[in-house]
Amino acid sequence: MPADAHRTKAAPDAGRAEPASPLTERQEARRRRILQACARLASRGGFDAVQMREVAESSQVALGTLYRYFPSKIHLLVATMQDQLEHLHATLRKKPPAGETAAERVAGTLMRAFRALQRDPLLADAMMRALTFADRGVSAEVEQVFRRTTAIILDATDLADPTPEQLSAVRVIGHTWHSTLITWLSGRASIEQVGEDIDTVCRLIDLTVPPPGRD
Amino acid sequence: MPADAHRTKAAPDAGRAEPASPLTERQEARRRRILQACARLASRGGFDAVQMREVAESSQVALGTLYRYFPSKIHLLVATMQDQLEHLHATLRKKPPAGETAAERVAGTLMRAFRALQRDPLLADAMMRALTFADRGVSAEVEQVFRRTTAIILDATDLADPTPEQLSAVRVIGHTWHSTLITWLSGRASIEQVGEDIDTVCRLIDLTVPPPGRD
DNA sequence: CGCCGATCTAGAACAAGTTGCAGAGTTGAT
DNA sequence: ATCAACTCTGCAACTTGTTCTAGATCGGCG
Repeated sequence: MPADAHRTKAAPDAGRAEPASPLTERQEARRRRILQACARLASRGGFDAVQMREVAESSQVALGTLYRYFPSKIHLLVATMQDQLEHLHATLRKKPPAGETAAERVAGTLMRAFRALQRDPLLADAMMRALTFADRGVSAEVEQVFRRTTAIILDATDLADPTPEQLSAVRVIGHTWHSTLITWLSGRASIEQVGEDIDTVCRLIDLTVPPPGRD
Repeated sequence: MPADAHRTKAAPDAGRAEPASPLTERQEARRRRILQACARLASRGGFDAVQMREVAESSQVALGTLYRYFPSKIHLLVATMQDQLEHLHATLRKKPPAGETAAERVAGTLMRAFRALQRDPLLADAMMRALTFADRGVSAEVEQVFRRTTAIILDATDLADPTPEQLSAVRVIGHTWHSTLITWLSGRASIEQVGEDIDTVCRLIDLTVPPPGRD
């Protein structure tokens, strides 16, 4: 029932996305076509180019069906982001970043993600704008994206059992990551400044993780 | 010429707002009425309740005139934010925050601002959403808001001549401030979490400002 | 097979941001 | 006072996100 596909509400397995309700093969295919069309359109013209009628036509689905799968343009773009983030996370898991300190690894990870986004700035723009524009009605989906981001950062720290302070630091890094990215996408900050700010905020992690065996 | 009132482009005095082009008294009054109506509507129903037709009617101005003063809803809301920020900044200048370290003072300042926003969450929501949703066409205006935010934080640090690292830390604090605020406004973080993250990020400032007389 | 409920399609309809336009009002210079 | 230029008004039109409706399809079940 795609009507519920986006309501990953009471599902206890909020990490994975699929097995909430059994989509048929055709439905799964539709969903993929839609996400793909969305990404393609965003890639071209950014947020404004993702027009629901276009997405529908482009993925060979009726407008009403599109809305059944994704109840708003924001939902659609947030889902697209979730999708992309999963790819990124999988890639990063295979090649974890090197670095002595946690700060270096986190900064390295984020800079790698940043370079990936630079290759498709308009898509990045569309997704980030949707993410920050989302209101309470999209909270659940946005929350998933944030959780994924947090997980990516936490993976890079290589911490087994983070303290509350460390979690707060990770959240702050996530905030900075999103906000600085927006600033860059809006043309108000240079690539260098983004790198600088990421480095700066990543020091927070080392504040809370004094390397036990440092000379 | 209100047609240019928002193009604070080549104006070298980007700090102050008024003297870009001489508005007549009636025009100044119109502008104020519009901003006031915008704030009032936002206060009630948030972003969605700020409808351009409503704003126009409510401020006794034709729709076309509204658009002449503020070329889009986003411009209007960002200008409203600028307006509110100026008030806040003036208030803070009169009663600067106490605190031994720069981190304490900055955190105190931001928490005070946060409490002010809590009194009008829907207005805050409308302004913040506009701010992060703004695209390149609003860059100049958004930039001013960021400058003002930065200035407020810098004031709290009490630094006379900040280094580049300190500026980066201030930017990161600003990023965290905006992003955590959005997260709270969307109902995805508690008030406590906001406070915690602000405290966390403010430590960055002390990292770059080692108090000269520490034991 | 024939039926039922859910899903999908095509398309109209509605809402709000934005634009365009003709005419009335204001302003400033002569 | 008069004229020209600019501004403001009222209103209609256009765009795009969203909703609604009537009918076509599909999938499972007796």
